[in-house]
Amino acid sequence: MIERYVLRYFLAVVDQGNFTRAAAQCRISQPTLSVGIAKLEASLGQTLFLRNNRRIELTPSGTRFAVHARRIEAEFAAAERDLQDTAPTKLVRIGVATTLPPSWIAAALGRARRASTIERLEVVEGRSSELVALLDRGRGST
Amino acid sequence: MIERYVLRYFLAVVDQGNFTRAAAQCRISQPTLSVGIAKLEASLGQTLFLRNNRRIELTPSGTRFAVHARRIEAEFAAAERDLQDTAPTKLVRIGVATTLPPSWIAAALGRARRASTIERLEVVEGRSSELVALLDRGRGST
DNA sequence: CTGGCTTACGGACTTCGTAAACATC
DNA sequence: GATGTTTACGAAGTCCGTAAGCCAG
Repeated sequence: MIERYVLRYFLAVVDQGNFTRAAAQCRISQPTLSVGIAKLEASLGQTLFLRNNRRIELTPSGTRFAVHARRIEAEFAAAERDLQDTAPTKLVRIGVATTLPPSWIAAALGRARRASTIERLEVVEGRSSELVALLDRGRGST
Repeated sequence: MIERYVLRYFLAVVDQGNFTRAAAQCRISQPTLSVGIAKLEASLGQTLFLRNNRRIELTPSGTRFAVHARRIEAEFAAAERDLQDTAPTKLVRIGVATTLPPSWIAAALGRARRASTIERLEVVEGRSSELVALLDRGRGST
């Protein structure tokens, strides 16, 4: 199965025109990149580069594959950008003492949800001592 | 960096509606899938699923991410299909004796290239004895 | 001899599975 | 108690770098 990292190796070679500079771009050693490309070619059953000359050349298959590879990389980038734009999920875990009237809790939660940007809310019921114990065990909010 | 395999885990959960069936679809154990999703959420800084109820639900972020994920998976599939359609690369490595006139060789190669579907051709020059030695060392064509 | 790709081999990281804990119904 | 997710930890796989080999100009 083709994984994303070899795809980045492949595109680096296309961009740089040789394996050595491509490896530098990817911040890996040149032999590592070499075996990565070999893996990719093996799993596709296709030679992607002609290494005959000083300059690396794309085969016809390689040229077609490059189109897909660019689209995939672009979509990965778009996905990360898209979710980066929104603030990270705010997880709030609230301990509520069972001694409090449930109606109070419901009302307070309703107000809080409308007023803030909390996406995920967990409510833990229990007596004060139990809630403190939970916090100590690292199940508190961050 | 998000790798493809977690993306497959993610889409399996979206499709199946729970982690257990998703793991079965991916042919992995359920805990393995669980940590995979956790990794994905951590690297995105976003919660993708609401696990509150019996049924898994997508968060708003998760829904948007699913769009990208589907596109990426589709493009991977397209790439593999695209290159699968053409026959695997035929690599032919030919040993040519230096005693033959170069014009013969050029003419023969030209005819061969037009007549066949060879994509990659390597020519090795040398005397007969040297060529046999190369073949013995496993550098012959398959 | 230089520049560049490939092969060989260990080390390190991480994916994976089993087992157990935790949670909800 | 049944169903389903998370955590813990050891085993297996694989990505990676160093070193050496191979090839062309």
